[in-house]
Formats: sequence, C-alpha cells, structure tokens
Amino acid sequence: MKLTMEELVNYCKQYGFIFQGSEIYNGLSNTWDYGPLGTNLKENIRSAWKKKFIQENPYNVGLDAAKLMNPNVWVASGHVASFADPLIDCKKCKSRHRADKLIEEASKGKETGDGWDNEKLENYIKENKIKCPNCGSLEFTPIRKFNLLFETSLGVTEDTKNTVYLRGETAQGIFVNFKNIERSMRLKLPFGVCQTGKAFRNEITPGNFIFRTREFEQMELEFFCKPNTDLEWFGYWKSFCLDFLKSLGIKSANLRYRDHAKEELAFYSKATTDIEYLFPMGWGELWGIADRTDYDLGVHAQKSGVDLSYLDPETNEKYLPFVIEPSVGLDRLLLAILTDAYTKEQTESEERIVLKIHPALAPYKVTILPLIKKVHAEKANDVYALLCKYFACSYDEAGSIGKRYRRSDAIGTPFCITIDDNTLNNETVTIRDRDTMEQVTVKIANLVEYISKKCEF
RNA sequence: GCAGGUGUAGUACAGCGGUUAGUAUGCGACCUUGCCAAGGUUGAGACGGCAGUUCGAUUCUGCUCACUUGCUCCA
Repeated sequence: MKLTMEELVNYCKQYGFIFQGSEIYNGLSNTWDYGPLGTNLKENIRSAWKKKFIQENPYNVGLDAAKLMNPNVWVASGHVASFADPLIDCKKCKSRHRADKLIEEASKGKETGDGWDNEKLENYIKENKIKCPNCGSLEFTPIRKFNLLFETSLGVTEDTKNTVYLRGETAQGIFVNFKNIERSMRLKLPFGVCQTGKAFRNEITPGNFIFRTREFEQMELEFFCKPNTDLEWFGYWKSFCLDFLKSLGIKSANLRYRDHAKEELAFYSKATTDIEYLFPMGWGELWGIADRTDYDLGVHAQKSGVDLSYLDPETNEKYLPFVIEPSVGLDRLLLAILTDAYTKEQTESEERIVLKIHPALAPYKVTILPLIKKVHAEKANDVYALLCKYFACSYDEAGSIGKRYRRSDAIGTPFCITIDDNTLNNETVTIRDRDTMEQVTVKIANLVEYISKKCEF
C-alpha cells in the first residue's frame, strides 16, 4: 500500500519526530516542531551534509552568517522588488491575479508592467479596459503588494527606517562575505562556501506537511569558479548531489533530475536543474542546482561600491567569479528520508513498521534491553552508561522482548542489545540487527568499535 | 483573500436531544512468561470555544477559533 502523507504525519507524531506547532493553542498554520527523534534525525542529516560538503571536500569551507542583514542586501539581490508581487482581485468572481501579468498578457507582451508602481499599474488596467481573464469583469480591487520577505524592525522605535528583513535565503550571507573568506582563508578559485540555517518566506500557500513552510532550514553551497568553467562545474555538482542522496540510502527509483525550461528560469539564472523526489503527494523539488552566473556578486559590487572581483594570480586578470549553487532544504530532505525509509512488513501475526534508515542517520543507534527486568536491569544500565558516551541510545524494559524489538524497529534503531545471563557470566551481549533480524554475540569490550563501524556511511 | 471539507482519549473510529460517552490500539502499574507486537488484573485519558433553541445539547442552529484541500504566489 502506498504511503499517504496523513499516515506519515501520524507516525511522526506518535513516535516523537514531528509535532504540530503550538498545538495546545490549536496550532499555528504550517508550523511544525521537531520532537526528540526528529531533532536527532535532523542533526544527523545536517552533519552528513557538512561532512560531505565541507570536511571531506577539498574546495569548500563553512560559514554561519547572521539571519538579520542590512536591508540593502535584499534590495541589491532583487528580493525586495521581485518578492513583492502586485496582486489584484476581481470584484465579481473573486479570482486573484498578478497585475503585471494581466498587463503583459493583455498587451501581448508589449508592456510588462515591470517596475511600475501601483498607481501606474491600476491606471493602465483601467484605461485599457483589461478584463478579468476568468469572468470578463472590469471591476478590480486596488492593488496590494504581497512581499514574501518577513519584515521586522530593529531597535525600539517602529520606524520604516528601521525595517529589516528575516533572510529569505542563506545564500546572500555567503555573497556578502565573499571577500572576507577569500582573503582570510587565502583561497584560490575555484572554491565554495557552505552554510546551513533557517530562512523565512511568507509564502501564500504553504502545505504538504514540512514540504513547504514559512520557516525552513536550507543547506546551501555557493561555488565560485572562473567564468566559462561554470557549465562544467554545474554538471559536476549535479552528479555530486545525486550521489550524496544515494549514499544516504535513498532509493534511486525515487529520485530524478528535472531541467528548468528557459521560461521558468529565475532572472539571475542561466541554468537550473532540480533533483526531485517522489514524495507521498507526488514528485517535488528536493535540491535545486542553479548557475547564478556573476549576477549576485555583480549587484552587490554595484550597490555597495566594494570591488568584489577576483584577481587571478596566474593571469593577473580581474573578473567576477561565476557561481554554481546547489541548494537543498533540510526539512524536505528529512521528509524524503522518512518517506523512503518507512516500511510496512507483514509478520505471521501482524503488520510491523520498520524505519529502514541508514544507521548513520538513525535517531538512536542502539536500544538496550534487559531480557528479564528483575535480573538484568542493573547490568543493562551499566552497558547503557558505557554506550551513551559514544552513541545516542535508548533503554527499554517495559513489555515482552518481542514488543520491545518492534518499538525499536519502528523508530529505525539499527541495533538492539540484549542483556541476558551470558552478560552476567561472561561479559557478552546479543546484538540483533534491525533489517536482517540476525543475532550476533559480542563482548562488551568490543561493543563501541563494533557499532561505530556499522554506523559509518 | 475566496470557495469547499473537518473538529469525540496519543492514534483510528463508534455513538446519541436524557449514556457512568463506547470499541480497538497505544500508554502506566502489578502478576506471569522470558529472544521477536503472548496472557491476566488494574489505572489514567476525549466531545475545539462561545452563545441560542430546549426541562435537558457532545448531538439541532448561529457565531467564532483552529486545522485542512483547491486557487492566486513560490529562488
């Protein structure tokens, strides 16, 4: 049976991965809180990304920029202008349209409405008797701008001069630090800067669980390279990202590339490819790999007046580097991983849920089980005390041993360690594997090494 | 913002103008068993909120709140 989003949401709630935000106050639309297991999982995914993209990569370094930035950053990047869509409603049929799009369509492309203020847009629509494409009415509401950037104010006085934005993407923090990083780390092109962190967008239509929310976490790489080598690197990072996803255990059949058509490219981008995942609601964007050209460094150099060009030490040429941006949503990746790992298995008696997740990502690595509570609990606690220094462990003494195995399987813990009489007599434990259900006897002294090895990528 | 849908234990579902508001599962305790959701005893846990109609509302009506699906939007 196909997994539905509803089932997955329930599962996440039941087992402590993800809860509805502010639930006791009836929630807040499309906000989600990560519970104990979700937090572990998220952290493990983030670590895996950082390890692959920073630690193990010869080109890349890390950054953690502020979420609040000088508002000029967003003016320069184009977010303030292009994130603010002029929306207009038909009074008759209540359908909503973008004013600039109406004009563009009605004039057959002669006028785009780009950069016009509300008054100019409204007047043009009136004077040219543009009709509602839905019902043909001429009655429209005034234009309202809808800005996708969240605004807040800095300091105590609520003055427009103090308006700042919560960052709409992490990328800009990297662009504005380009020179600092190049200089301080003595980097030569090509090199990349990686950052993970929250970004905020006031989306009109969020939804599909944690797939699209207004507050989300990005993991972005901005890779700077020589102009004219950008397409080469574009291809390189495309396959790099896909390989990474597969290394996390995501099934190839649920992944695909989708190239953006020319018309749907963002204004800054020369080429964009998405890696899509087959989510419960269908294929959806997981990872966007974009060729941003020298657009961002260009606009920031212009707006700030700071020279952001790179002096090529070999040729003595000065130029603006081109940028390849592989950008993935951490929450989406977590959703993909959960979807992919969630498995229902038919046993003799019943159906069991197994989260077949890569051991390195599992929220807990080990469950420690005393076979008989009264006899083995004390020793089990000793083993727990030993292992929790190295791994996230859980301890379970309630119910039959079979039931405890199932609980452990359901949250994806790769190993169960059972403490029995042999443990008391000769310091060995039984390790049971989540997927194969095979049992192996291991000496306590060798446990840490045994589990560490199994939990590598 | 518009148009639908939905609100009963953690979850999944019953129910009815007067009920101690059920069932399953999950959770806690105890007994029993001791390596794959065993059994027994027992315990905790719910009608989104506010009004109205009524002798009496979880049930009918209105409002409200919240969630949700679609549309406009989506770097």
